[in-house]
Amino acid sequence: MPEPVSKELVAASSKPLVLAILARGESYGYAILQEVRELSGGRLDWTEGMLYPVLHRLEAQKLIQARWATSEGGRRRKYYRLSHQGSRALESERSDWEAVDATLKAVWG
Amino acid sequence: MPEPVSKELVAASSKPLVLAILARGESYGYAILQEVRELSGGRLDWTEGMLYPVLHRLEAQKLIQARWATSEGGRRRKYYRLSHQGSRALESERSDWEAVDATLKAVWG
DNA sequence: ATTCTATACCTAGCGCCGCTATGTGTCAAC
DNA sequence: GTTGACACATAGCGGCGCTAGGTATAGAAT
Repeated sequence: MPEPVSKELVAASSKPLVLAILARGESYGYAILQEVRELSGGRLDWTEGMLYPVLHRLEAQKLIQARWATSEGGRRRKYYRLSHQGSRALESERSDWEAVDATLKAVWG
Repeated sequence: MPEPVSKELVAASSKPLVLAILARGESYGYAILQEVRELSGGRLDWTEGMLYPVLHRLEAQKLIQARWATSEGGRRRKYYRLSHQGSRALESERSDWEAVDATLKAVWG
């Protein structure tokens, strides 16, 4: 069942999904990949090559902030958390998504 | 209120929306632009420079078929209709959209 | 007559962004 | 000591919306 979702949909959902996940609390790249896979029931299976640039971009836009930390296991991880701007951006993204979703559902009947 | 929706969302929704509109019956470019604007309550305001390439692409993918006709007013219009493949593609797009929508709503709580 | 508006189609060039492929390094298990 | 999971990163490619422009007709307004 893991039929991949179209590239455009991945592009459209990556920003709101990452922001929404970080709104639930700090996380890091590798964990976000797993969270997305679990939350979607395997329907969304992002690649690392797609996610890391997204995180860097969101950081450059000041929507998220990063800090390096080392886990008990001794692994280096880059933890991200939502900024104030990020919270506002999340609401905006959500509003946009719902507008498009409502339109699609209106046509689907 | 016509705050524009992000470029990525436009990209993600253009294919399913056009297919869904044509599933309701034949239409043409200029009319589709208006239908999208009305169906979205003005939230979606596509440009011609975005829609026509979409139509050409969908036609190249054999998801829609075109025919030229002249209206009573004497205007040349290119009418598009959904192909069998287009119907299938629409269902696939819809399934994808709903998978992402469900994921987003799961995170939004 | 002429100008304006709405209608109706089209495309070139730009920039953004996911994807593929690849690279680096650590830790735990076998 | 090799494999697999973990964890981060980037270069090059292709796809696609956007901007900005172009062409053309019909009807209304001036």
